Amino acid sequence: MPELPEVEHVKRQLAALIGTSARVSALEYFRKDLRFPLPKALLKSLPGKELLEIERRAKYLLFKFDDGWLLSHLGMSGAWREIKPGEEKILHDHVRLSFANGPSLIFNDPRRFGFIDWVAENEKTSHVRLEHLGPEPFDESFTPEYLFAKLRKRSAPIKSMIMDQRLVVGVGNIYASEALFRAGVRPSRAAGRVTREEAAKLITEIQIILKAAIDAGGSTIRTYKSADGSRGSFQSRFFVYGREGEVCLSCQKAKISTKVIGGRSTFWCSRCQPK
DNA sequence: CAACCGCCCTGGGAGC
DNA sequence: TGCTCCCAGGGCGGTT
Repeated sequence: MPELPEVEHVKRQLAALIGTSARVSALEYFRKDLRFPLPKALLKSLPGKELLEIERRAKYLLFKFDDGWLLSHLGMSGAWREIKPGEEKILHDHVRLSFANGPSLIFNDPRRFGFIDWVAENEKTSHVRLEHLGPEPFDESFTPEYLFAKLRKRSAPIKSMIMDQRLVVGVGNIYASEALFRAGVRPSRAAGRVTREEAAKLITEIQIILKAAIDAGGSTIRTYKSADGSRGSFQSRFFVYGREGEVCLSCQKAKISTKVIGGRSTFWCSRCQPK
């Protein structure tokens, strides 16, 4: 489900929902086996702490407290939503985070690929989930020189490379296909055969599409919903994702192709995206 | 190290 | 209407 735009959208909605100076009144687990075990100590240590801010790093939500961060990954099907007093829990509600002077939030995740962890104050860059992450796509360090150097001499498909969170974070399966389409590079091309100019174009297109998707509230393919239960709309603006067999919206000639690359469905136009 | 593959889990949709 | 099969936006861990 969620790539960077969806996580960023959820972050903004949660921040607006909770406001400032909210103090945790309770953290409850309804099951302890999400993808990774939930830190049991949090049940006692989190209540009483004041939420200072909600941040996003890569596809992680980070609830900032004065001595660390509650880290939340949505996996493929995870969602945070507000639960009103007296409202019944529903299937796959796994965690509840309540604020004394604010709302109660529920983490729901049918597939349980999501997880929650604690990042201590001094672990922001060394925590096991964060230490290998590459630059944010909007960071000034994500330059054509950086990308081109990383791609050089690599035989893996360019699509697999830009989805590798060590290279750049936040680009998942959907936006990888879309960004490569806009950049005019076929997803199957060996990374080392991407030119310097194409690398520069790819950065631009990754940034453009992620920004546009954030503004549209993300993309909803199947189940993704943001914190207020609404669905994203960016899926209506895909050029290639899920359009197998349809005439290309750009050249109006070739039909959109698909195949599995790196275990993920991949879409491209054979005319607009040279090998 | 790089590349690849299987796997975690559940639900929705397609096809019969 | 109901069954079975296939697929899904992420990331880890093992193997070659």
